[in-house]
Amino acid sequence: MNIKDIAKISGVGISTVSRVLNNSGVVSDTTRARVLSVVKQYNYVPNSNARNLKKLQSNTIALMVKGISNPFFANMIKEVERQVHLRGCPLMIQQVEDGVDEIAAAMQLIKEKNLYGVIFMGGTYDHSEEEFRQLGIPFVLTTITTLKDVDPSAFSSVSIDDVQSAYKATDYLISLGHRNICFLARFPFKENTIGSRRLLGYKKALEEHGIEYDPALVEDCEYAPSFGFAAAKRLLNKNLGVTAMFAASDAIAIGAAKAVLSSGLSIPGDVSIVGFDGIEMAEYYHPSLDTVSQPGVEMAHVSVEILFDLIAGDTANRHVVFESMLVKRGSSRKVT
Amino acid sequence: MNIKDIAKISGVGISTVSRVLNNSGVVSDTTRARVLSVVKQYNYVPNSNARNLKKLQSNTIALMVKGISNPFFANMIKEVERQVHLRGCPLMIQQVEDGVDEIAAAMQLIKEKNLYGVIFMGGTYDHSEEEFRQLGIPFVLTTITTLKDVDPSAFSSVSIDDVQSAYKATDYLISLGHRNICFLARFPFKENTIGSRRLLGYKKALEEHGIEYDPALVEDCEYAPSFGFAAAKRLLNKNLGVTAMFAASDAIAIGAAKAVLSSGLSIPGDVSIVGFDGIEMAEYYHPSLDTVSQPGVEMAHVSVEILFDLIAGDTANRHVVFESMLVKRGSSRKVT
DNA sequence: TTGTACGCGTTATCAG
DNA sequence: CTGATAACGCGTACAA
Repeated sequence: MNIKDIAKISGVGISTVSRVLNNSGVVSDTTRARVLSVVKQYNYVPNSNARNLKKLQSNTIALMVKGISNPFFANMIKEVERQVHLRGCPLMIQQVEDGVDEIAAAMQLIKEKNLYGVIFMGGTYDHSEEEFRQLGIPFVLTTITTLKDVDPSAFSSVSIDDVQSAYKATDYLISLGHRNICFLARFPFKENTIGSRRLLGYKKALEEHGIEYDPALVEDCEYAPSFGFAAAKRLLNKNLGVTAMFAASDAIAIGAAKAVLSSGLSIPGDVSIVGFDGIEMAEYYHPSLDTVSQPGVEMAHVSVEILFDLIAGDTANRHVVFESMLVKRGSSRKVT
Repeated sequence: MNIKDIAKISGVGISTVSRVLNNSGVVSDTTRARVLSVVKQYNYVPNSNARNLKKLQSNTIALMVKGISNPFFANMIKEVERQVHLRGCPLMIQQVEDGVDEIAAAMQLIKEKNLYGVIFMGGTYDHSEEEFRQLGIPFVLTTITTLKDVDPSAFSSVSIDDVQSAYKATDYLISLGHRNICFLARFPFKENTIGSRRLLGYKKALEEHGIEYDPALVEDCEYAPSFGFAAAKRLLNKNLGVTAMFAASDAIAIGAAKAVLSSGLSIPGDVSIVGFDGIEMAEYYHPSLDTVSQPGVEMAHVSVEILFDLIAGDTANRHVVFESMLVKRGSSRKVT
């Protein structure tokens, strides 16, 4: 079934069918109705390959997700999809393996599919301005704040202030009297990662309160409970007198909490814990875990808005920084 | 940049470039090298729209996920992607909203993009044989066992035995002396859902042990902690003397556990809990939650295998039923 | 071994 | 208001 068949059956020309389907040009109401009924009857769907080939431009939006199993992204992905569909565009979700260059992957996809726009969710900070320029189509970075050596006018972003947010959590723990606070994150010592930016905030808080920074208190740890568990175990075994843990994700925090609890220690009695992200599972943990919560759904929503503004020809790149929120649920308490 | 440009620059004909790119036909080594170097140099990527249009068939596989935020699916999605890419095909992940007909959505996609094959992950059981036949391309149902009124030879599936698995969990709780066991699931009373199949197993176990089935012990509940929490709260407030809870997903179990613990009751002291799926978060919950674990990654792997067998012309549909495993971590204990 | 020419299903331009 | 027709970029007979 192609447009030619529909045209023949409807007794009209090909272009008329095309006009009806795309609401372009003018078609008499009777012809339109006739064509539409045939389309309905034969369940005809235009071939998007042919369409995109001709238009040299598809209306497909791609979402490049670095770590699709990250629970924090789950609701964000849903919202992106909702918003993109609301604007009548198909969405392509593309999982990007850890270690794979998301820009290169996007580049490939753009050329292959003539994409309309791209949203990057998660990922790292180390790409050159040139790489972004080569993308050649509108894009938005979600979750990423600043890029080293890249002119802010060259890209749009939606994020929270990672440094400030980590500062907030650490400062809170310090205000409760904690001194030996450990920090768990992915690649904390590697430049241009979310982990390193949060480490910056952690350090800043320590410094402001005159607490010496001790690298032994920082553990590298993937964003999953099992890794948080292992990292926290390692830390506890060092006997550094840790009384508080700050994890760069709730998933890590949950693993760390398990390590603490299964060691016979109590939360927050012996160890206070603060996570990051604000996923549901942390709230329903027992005890409920404190966290620095990011407004994920709104961030997703605004990302799509910006993307479509850019597509509509809005040349000004925008940077929206959301406020994170320290949510206290009782997994931290004053040192006695 | 198109194939013509590459041909001109390389000083060869279009078809030679095509032959090099597709490894079809025979090309002299020197010409091949020259063309490839030009391709590399200009970073040329063939336009997949034109390619698929011409071939009347793309090599794209679609994964229709019903509820992409379901944590149990996270690793499965990753594995599907890995396996599909391993076979040199691009994967399109398509989130299907709750309430949206996944077959209709797939149908649309198939016509639009000339898909190669489809994997359905999650979703319900109520589609007619005719609908499946209309898809017209190879597909595999993952997570779904049987379909009402559909000839098994009309589709392939990869799943566990939901009835048997639920039976196993309930039987375990009964063997520990529990009599008032409640059951939490999505749409337990609606036919053709996973929830209803697991309810069947639950009932079967009760019956075999001569325990009367009480509908008041069954709560409808979405697959997320917040709903599990609310459902468990409702149940506890009924004062039915519940000593054990069986949840149709770990996410529900986590919410239910929180409800129990925050009511001042203990697990497993006062209430035993068994979940379903085997997600990481349940293992790192405190206490670690017992569960009926599904081998998600293997299921994903086999799904892709079957799909490609079908694509390769293997006409026989297959049904692989994996064994679920009752994982005891200490959240259940003998009634005293 | 290589190049030429046609057609895949659409949209857009133009003449009617 | 409508219908022919020329591209879009690629794969593939078929001719050289």
